[in-house]
Amino acid sequence: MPELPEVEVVRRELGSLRGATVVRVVSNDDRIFVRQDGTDLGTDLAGRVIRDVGRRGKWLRFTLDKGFVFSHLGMTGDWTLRAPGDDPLAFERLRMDVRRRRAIMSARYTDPRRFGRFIVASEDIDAWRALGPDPWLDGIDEPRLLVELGKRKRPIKAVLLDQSLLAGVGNIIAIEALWRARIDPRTPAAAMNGRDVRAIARGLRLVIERTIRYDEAMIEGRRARPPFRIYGRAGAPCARCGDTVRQMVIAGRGTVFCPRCQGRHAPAGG
DNA sequence: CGGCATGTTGCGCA
DNA sequence: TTGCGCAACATGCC
Repeated sequence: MPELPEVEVVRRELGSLRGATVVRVVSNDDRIFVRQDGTDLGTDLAGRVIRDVGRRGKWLRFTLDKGFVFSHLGMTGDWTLRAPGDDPLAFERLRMDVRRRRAIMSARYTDPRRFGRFIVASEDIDAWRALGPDPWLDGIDEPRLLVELGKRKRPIKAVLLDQSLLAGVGNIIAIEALWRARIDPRTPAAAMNGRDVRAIARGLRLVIERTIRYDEAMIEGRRARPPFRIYGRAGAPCARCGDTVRQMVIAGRGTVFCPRCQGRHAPAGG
């Protein structure tokens, strides 16, 4: 389930790989592992030391003693730590076995839909370099966001999904943040004013923070309040005003919103 | 069976 | 040239 919060939680789990040495990486799936410039899982990764596991937006980056590995989870990707001898998980597409002192671990990449990618590279890849600021790591520069939104005529919902604007915002986060900000998702981005940008930034921060907290609570078996207030509730009453939540397609993605309380800047007749 | 899904990219068109 | 909408990717689930 990967938007910024889920990828961040995965990154924290994989943090236990820091300092470990790669023993072997095996994949039976040439769609997940993209060969670039003749890279090879065996010769390029065996023996490498994992210095760090980082993230920007929805991308994970393993920093090795020599080179990098980039992992994108697509729509249904996930990493799970197991023991090397454990059976393959359902939909397991790739495994990376590592050793740290006496401890051995096996990181399993699962991905039913196989939209994810595992890329070995000697330097940062273009997709990583093209990412805009990460709202969780870098914070949100509201004056900059206001300027950038002013350049774009597309619906605000579509613009928020642009990874070069804010890295890591996905469909659910955009929906939830706009509901919090009480802004109609169809509104042209350029119509946003300083107050709108402040509300959007606050909504994004809140949704991201709560979703990370929720996902971690689930992993640890703790109870937590679900972070989503409107996503998945089309046809049901809005949690804030009680009006019926609507669903429509914006920028090719299903978009839910409340036509009554997300009325700011709503298009005429919409 | 039809429709929908937390993402990205490439193509055709204006 | 640029921006935009949309199909495609591959598979599961309701």
